[in-house]
Amino acid sequence: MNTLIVVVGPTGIGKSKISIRLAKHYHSEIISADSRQLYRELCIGTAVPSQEELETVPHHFIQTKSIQDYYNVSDYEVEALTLINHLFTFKNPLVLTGGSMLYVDTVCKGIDDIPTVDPEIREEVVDWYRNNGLEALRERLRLIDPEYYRIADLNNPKRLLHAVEIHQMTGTPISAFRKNTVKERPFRMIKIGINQDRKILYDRINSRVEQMMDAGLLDEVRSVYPYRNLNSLNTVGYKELFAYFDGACSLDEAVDLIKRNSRKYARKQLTWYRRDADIKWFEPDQVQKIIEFTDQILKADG
RNA sequence: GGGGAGAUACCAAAGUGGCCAACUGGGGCAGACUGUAACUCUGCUGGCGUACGCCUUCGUAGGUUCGAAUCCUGCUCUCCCCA
Repeated sequence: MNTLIVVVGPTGIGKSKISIRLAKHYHSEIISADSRQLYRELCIGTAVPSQEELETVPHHFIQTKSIQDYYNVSDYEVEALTLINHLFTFKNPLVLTGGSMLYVDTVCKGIDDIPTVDPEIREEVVDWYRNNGLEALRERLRLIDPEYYRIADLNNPKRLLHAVEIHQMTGTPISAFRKNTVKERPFRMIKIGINQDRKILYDRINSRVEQMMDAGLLDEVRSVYPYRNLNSLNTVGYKELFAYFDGACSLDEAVDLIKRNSRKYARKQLTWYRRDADIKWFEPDQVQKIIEFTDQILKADG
């Protein structure tokens, strides 16, 4: 039976190392589910695996796009599934790992088919929102899509904007596209969660930020500073240093902020994964146990 | 040594007699999440309790008052200016 081993956990916990161990053990390959390691211009700040690590095991979806490319979860779903199904023709199991919760989930459960919004439409709607405000945006949504209005997070402009954009572009309310069903996948999944004591995790995150700085993060961020408004650069590790380049804060303050925002991100990831009952949790140093666990399941089908 | 300012919850910072368990921001904790998701948004944050509520807080010890974080006095500490 084709099996996808899914490794999740908070940033800085050591998913990459464990995934590489697993992939080596099974002579397999790694599919990355990371919305920022996707960009070739970003490396240090997104903690892309080292050149050496990348050479040990084939990796996919690492630094294959440009920060200037438009890319979204749905694109990823299509590309990742195509690749996974292809790889399964000669390798099994495969390892999926990454910190982007929605990316992982989209491989595991799928995402509804909703059209991609044209940039012009997006700009038009965003402008309208800037001029009219949140209250007006809500009202506009209520009129065009009362069904979505009922369940929407009315304080969240981004979500409301998207719903309005979809209607503006297609003439169809977003609720008509939302099926919210879990797609069947032609392979089995084993979900492995990595976590450890919060205090230790925070220490690891903090020191990893220091290491990134030592590795030249400042120069990396400087090199993409001209593109700072791109969404792909609305990213922890970059936005804080942009603020430093702007003169809005000191370098020390920016680095502290990176640490703090990384910790917040880790917490958010844990919140997301906590509700997934299919995940079997381990500590970062339990690679042996993880392998025993996956071996046991894989051998069960003989 | 003289003069001035101040001590508020984890931090910063409002409050200057009752509407104060105490604004707000940060941090922390918890949660939501269907299209650029490392995004965006929400709740809680003195203790106990599901809750009406009860108990203990605003440097410290007293005092005034029906009532004090807020007024008065002593003490401790911090900061600034002049010597």
